[in-house]
Amino acid sequence: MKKKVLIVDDHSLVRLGLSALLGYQSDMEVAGEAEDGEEAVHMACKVRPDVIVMDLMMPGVDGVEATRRIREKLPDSHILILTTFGTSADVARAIAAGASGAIMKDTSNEDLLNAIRTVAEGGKVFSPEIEQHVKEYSVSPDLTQRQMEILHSVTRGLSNPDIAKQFGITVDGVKAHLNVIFAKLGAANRSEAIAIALRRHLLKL
Amino acid sequence: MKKKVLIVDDHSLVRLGLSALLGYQSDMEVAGEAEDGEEAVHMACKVRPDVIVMDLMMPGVDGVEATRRIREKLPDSHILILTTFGTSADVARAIAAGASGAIMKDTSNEDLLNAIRTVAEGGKVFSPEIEQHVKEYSVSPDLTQRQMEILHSVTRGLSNPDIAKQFGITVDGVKAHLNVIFAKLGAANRSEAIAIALRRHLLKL
DNA sequence: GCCGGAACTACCCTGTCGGGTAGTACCATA
DNA sequence: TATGGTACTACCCGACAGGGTAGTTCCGGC
Repeated sequence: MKKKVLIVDDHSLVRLGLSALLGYQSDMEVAGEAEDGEEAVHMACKVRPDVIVMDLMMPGVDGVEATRRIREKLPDSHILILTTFGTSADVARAIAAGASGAIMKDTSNEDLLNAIRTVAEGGKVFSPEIEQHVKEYSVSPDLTQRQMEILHSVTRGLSNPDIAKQFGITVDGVKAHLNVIFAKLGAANRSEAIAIALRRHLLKL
Repeated sequence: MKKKVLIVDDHSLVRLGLSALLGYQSDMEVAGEAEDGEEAVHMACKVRPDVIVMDLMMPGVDGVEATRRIREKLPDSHILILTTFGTSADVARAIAAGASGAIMKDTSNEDLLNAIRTVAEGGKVFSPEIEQHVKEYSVSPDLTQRQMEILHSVTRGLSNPDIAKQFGITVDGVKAHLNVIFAKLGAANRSEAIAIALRRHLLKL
């Protein structure tokens, strides 16, 4: 019996490529396609695929949220994340949300097929760079909501007095938060904090 | 006579998707595929395609440089840029390098085919968001090489004394550069300069 | 030969940043 | 009830950032 694969990607070209690739295989078939997270959840419940190949960056409900929702409704589902950026915090979040594997979009077709097969059988697959990044991420930041708000303002280029006004606290309050943020990020100053935050994709540009 | 299309993308899935899509068309055919800029230049010279569909983000020689080289060797070639990010400075640079059009990867297959046809016949095509961005970009930055070097160090979180040591100049020299950079970017301080530089994709993370 | 831009150097001055220390209030967990 | 984390406030201090002004060198264009 052929493995049923659900394809989730907002790029029609990638969906087409995956369909074509899977069409040549005797052991699997495309059970459906979705172009965003919401559609992905509906399709997953409807067709009950053996594997869901999921893109991360999508408009509306993204891959992380879709992974969370699908795993909630179908705890036995196997989700393989397909991403452009191995260093995105979203990859680690998708894995935390229950994805069984994550590989880069520039992986060869052969490796991609092997990854799908492995995940379909309940295994786990990760690209080397993703594995490396997830390790780093798992021992990293974990900022509180308030700290994220402050960090966000810092990345917008605001000064401490600006931020103090924005949140209705004193400059010393802002500085107290920043000291914690710098320590958690391992940054020496606000510029480095911005650099680290953006490189680790802790917040969006 | 069918239009010859050269596909340049480092993602095998996208190449496969494009091949499949073009395979259904009676008025065009895939003349070749390349997975990086260098291969693209060779292939372009060899097969003399009517259109080159080019990705921007590729390892090694990227789409901008490939576009420049191909236009240099084959001034009559038509290049259509296919990009994930419409806001990348690379898009504007590729157009400046001689690309005839630029569309987003999440464009529908139909629009993509129409874009290829238009470009093949010597026309120009731009996604609305790309057109918008290119306008903004064209009235923007234009930093000198030295200013880019300084800006790069700033985005790494270095202080002025650090940067001065790095380039073997005085702190006042660094500050003089920064004043020009801030003015060109419209930034009030280094944090905002980092934010603007990264949001406009003036340099890589 | 003059002019403008780029790449600096130097000095002054004010505001901001970041570190250190210390203390308060609140909340959850043990 | 104690302990620890989070969210602040307050004050001091030295370093750094950023603005203004001014001057030098070099280079390419008119």
